Amino acid sequence: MNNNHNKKDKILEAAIQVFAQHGYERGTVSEIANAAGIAKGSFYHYFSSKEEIIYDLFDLFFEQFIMNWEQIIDKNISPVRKIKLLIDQTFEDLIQMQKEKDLTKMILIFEIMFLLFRKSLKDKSENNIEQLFLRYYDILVPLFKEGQEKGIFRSDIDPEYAAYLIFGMIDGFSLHFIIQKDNYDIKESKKYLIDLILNGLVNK
Amino acid sequence: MNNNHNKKDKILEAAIQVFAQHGYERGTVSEIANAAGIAKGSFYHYFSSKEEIIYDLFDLFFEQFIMNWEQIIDKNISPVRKIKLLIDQTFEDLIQMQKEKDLTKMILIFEIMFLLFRKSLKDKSENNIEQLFLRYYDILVPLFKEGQEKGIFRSDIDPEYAAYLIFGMIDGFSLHFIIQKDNYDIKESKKYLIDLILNGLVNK
Amino acid sequence: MNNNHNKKDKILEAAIQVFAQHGYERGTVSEIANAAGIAKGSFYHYFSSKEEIIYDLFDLFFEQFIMNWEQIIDKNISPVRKIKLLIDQTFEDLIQMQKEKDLTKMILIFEIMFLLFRKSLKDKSENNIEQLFLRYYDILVPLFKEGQEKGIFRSDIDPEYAAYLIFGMIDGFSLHFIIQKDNYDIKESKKYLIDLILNGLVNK
Amino acid sequence: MNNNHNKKDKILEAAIQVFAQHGYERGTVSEIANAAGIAKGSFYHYFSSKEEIIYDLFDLFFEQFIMNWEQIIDKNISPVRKIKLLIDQTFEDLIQMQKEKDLTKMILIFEIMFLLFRKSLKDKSENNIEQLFLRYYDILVPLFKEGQEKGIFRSDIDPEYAAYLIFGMIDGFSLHFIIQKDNYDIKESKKYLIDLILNGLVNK
DNA sequence: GATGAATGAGGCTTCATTCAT
DNA sequence: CATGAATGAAGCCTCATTCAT
Repeated sequence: MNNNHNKKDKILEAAIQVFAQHGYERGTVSEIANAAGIAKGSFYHYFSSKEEIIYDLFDLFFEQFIMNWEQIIDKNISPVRKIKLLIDQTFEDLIQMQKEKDLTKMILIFEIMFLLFRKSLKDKSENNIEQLFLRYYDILVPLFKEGQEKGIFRSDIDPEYAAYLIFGMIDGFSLHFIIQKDNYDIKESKKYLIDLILNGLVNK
Repeated sequence: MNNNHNKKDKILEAAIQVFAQHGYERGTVSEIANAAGIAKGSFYHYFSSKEEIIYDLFDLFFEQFIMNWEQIIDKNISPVRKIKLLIDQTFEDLIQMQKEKDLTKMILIFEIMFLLFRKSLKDKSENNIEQLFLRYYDILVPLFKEGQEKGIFRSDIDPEYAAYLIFGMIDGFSLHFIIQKDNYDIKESKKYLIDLILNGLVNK
Repeated sequence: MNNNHNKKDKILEAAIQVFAQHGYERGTVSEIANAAGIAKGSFYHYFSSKEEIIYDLFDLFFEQFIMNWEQIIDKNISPVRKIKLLIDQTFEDLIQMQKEKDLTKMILIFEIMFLLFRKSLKDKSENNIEQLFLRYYDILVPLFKEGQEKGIFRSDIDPEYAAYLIFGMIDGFSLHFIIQKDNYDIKESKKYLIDLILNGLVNK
Repeated sequence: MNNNHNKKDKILEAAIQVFAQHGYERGTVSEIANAAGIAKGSFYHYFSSKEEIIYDLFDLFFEQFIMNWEQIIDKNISPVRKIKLLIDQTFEDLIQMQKEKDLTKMILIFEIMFLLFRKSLKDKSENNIEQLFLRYYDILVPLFKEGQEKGIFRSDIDPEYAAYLIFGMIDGFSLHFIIQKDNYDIKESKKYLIDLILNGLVNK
């Protein structure tokens, strides 16, 4: 049973390698099985189809990310400090992925996101992305409200929109960070991102 | 030749429809030819391969976007006003795409971006995405410098990083806007994005 | 051993269900094992291969049918009465199968027949079908001869051919009966079949 | 276009050979393509799937058979003579198939019949077999009625049942004839079948 | 005996691309 | 230029069978 779990993880690991390198469509079950050290047919003992694997990958990736955020939010620190930590954590995750492998893995994460999103549009099936985002908003909305109540954050911004924008800007910028990772310094990028989100461009 | 050009455009148009619906890998040359009203074989009179088409699509999409930004930058208005207009324009483009077709087309744009990016990593070939981003920075760096010189923008931010971050946040947020487009109001989203980028979250 | 036997019967029972529904080729060992409540691997403790099972099924089906006929033939009644009873019995068997399950089981019987017949042609191996038919003829030839000797049946028909034809018409008609079972009444069908075989179409 | 038709026929011809030898499930598209002298992929220019081919085969086989019957029925001859000719024709068809190839082809015909029948049961889709049988009844019912009106055939048999039984016995016996073809003489078989259907077993 | 994970051959199908007409 | 039949490599998946536990 434990072994069983290990094997499934091994396949997922292999799938990440393969999909990261070639993309989901171009990555083949054969190659995954090969990378996982199993026979092609054995793949189907653990996943009912090639497609199914992306759902597991989705969970694998994002569950970790969001858990990291959720842990931060429970801490007893100021809202501003929390935002700093959330962004810190985001960069930590990015850097972590960089170490393990190359950029392609990060791209895979976005590819999976689009894959699932397109699928949900087509089948009008459950939209995993939207569900995921909601969990992020559930973190950010209370955080922003708390900041407003304490007079730290501006009160002229709707908390729902604030959460939507903050998460959008952080997550969205991550994408550019990945693409540009060799051209800009990580620490500087992070420092400026925090600063901009908190204080904006304009001179006061 | 004019006819020739028209036909090529027709194929590109068809390719957008097809790829938007099924994604690049799943969209077939047959289907594109069909949608373009030509024979499958004729496709290869205009494009040497299926892959080639994505380069044309890349240009088709982004050339328009960046041209719109470049026009704004030449105007004789204040830097803050320019940033507002740039964001305005971005949302205008998003809305425009929404009208023409559905979200899938926007996703296609991101898909193409990743496709080319992964390709450049693999082949160590020319990175079209990086090239594109540079053009955006060429717009934003002078803009920010101008604002700093006039004392409008904060002087404690490196202009290169400012450009990188501003573009990252705007473009990155667009992605979230697309995914969430039914849940948030366009005008509000735009207003808050401008406000946040200029003034940040913190109460002054 | 008794237990052993029970398990084997259970598997055969399960195989009938599975093959009846999907046909022999499409029915899988997995599904059979599942339906029999055993593990896939256990199947091979009782049958050396998937193919072997059809020999057992063949016996299972036809042994019953022919035994029923053989019992009739030993009775001390007139040849005409015997023919009536044979046809009665045939319909009884058909009805019985109908009750147990649906038509698909009857089709399975024919499928097995063809499977074995084709196999015997290919391998020039023992032709189980021919062997089976011979047993039927062994019943019918003496029966018809007896009728001829008693002056009941026409003497201008070769007994070998008579047996061949009678069995062919009864068994062959069964097939049409199965296919048409919803469109014609069982009792009427049986009554007319007996009548036609005995008296023919022509007005005397 | 003519060429097109030839090619499709060639594939059908090849499919018959292959399916006759191995059965439908065991016969592969590869082998068919091979036998037809085309590439595997080309098969799918003419048939959208392996399954589709059996519908064409069904038509190919039975259309010929029933047309032969329909031609007989239009002749201006006595009902008894017509029945003789119908049975003659049936044997002619059987013999014809025997000549072209071996028995396996005839078995294929029955296999297709069962395939389609099982399919219709499963999907509750159109029952091609039932449709086909109706066409046979449309021939036999009027024929039998005509015989009754002329006082040739017995009037105590319902024409619907007569048609059902006559066709069932003729067609059903064919199956036994195929299986037994080496053990019994064709002419004798045919002669006795006609005689039995017309006059029955009983001595008058 | 019982299990079910593992295997790998092989099947059906797709599709980018070519080429003769 | 236009066509679409032809190709064949390659992909996903199935499944009978084996074997270590």
